[in-house]
Amino acid sequence: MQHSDDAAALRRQGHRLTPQRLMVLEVIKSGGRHLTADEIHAAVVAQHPYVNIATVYRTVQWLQDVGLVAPIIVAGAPAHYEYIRGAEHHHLVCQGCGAQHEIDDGVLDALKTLLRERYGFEAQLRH
Amino acid sequence: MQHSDDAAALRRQGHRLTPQRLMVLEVIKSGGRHLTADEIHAAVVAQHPYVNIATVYRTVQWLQDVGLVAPIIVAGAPAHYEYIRGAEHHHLVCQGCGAQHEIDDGVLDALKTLLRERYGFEAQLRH
DNA sequence: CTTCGTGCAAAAGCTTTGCAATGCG
DNA sequence: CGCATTGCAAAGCTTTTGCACGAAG
Repeated sequence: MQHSDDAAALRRQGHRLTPQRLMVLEVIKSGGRHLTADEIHAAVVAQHPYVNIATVYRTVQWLQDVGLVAPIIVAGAPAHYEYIRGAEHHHLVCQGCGAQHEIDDGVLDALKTLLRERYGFEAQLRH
Repeated sequence: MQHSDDAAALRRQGHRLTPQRLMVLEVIKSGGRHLTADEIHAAVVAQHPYVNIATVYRTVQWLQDVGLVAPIIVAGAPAHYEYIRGAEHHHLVCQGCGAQHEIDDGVLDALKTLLRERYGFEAQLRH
């Protein structure tokens, strides 16, 4: 079970594991899509009597710091968060309906190489 | 003078040209860098006694609608706006200091082609 | 036991909106 | 003159922060 793996790894690294942290992580992992802080909050509250929205924000920040979650920033929308399953990937976002489609990162390799050679930039393409 | 060209084209298209609109456009065009709504507001106020920040927001929205200006959205920062001089282009943003570097869009052509062939998406890469 | 995380409430920051007054075409 | 645009002020929405309490290791 991947959940416990993450938890075990975090504990080994000296992080404190609270029920709130575990629930937020669980919701992001099993959400099946990218959730906003508010959606994560709603999902967690549905199971657990109360978890504060501020805690959700602090927790997703922490999850980013430990490398388990990545934020997705698009114009005109609140931040969305996604669990990083090993490989990073990017999305195509339909400007009409907002639908998203994941793409294979191999597609971007050529671009990264070109940017490195031409501009000396090591591209950190994140979305 | 490109300024009057834009103005003439807009008038021809039936848009109303107010001093506020012209000043906002002028500031964005001559800014030499990408400005936030607040910076645009400050620059306009410096010349003209008073222009409201709400008007700046409404005007940059309008400039986007008429295709003269593009917004630049990056995580953790307010929106920046830039004048579109014919060709679109993209930027490399240093994650350390925030410095930006424009790149030739030809670099992205290969990517666009690949996305179109593989996923049937017509990429609208904007930043 | 000590330190870090949480809940609560308030504030901050950016952007949008309602409404009456103004001014462009 | 008629209608779009503006100024003003207030609200909206997401996100952050201070502080005292509570829980993890």
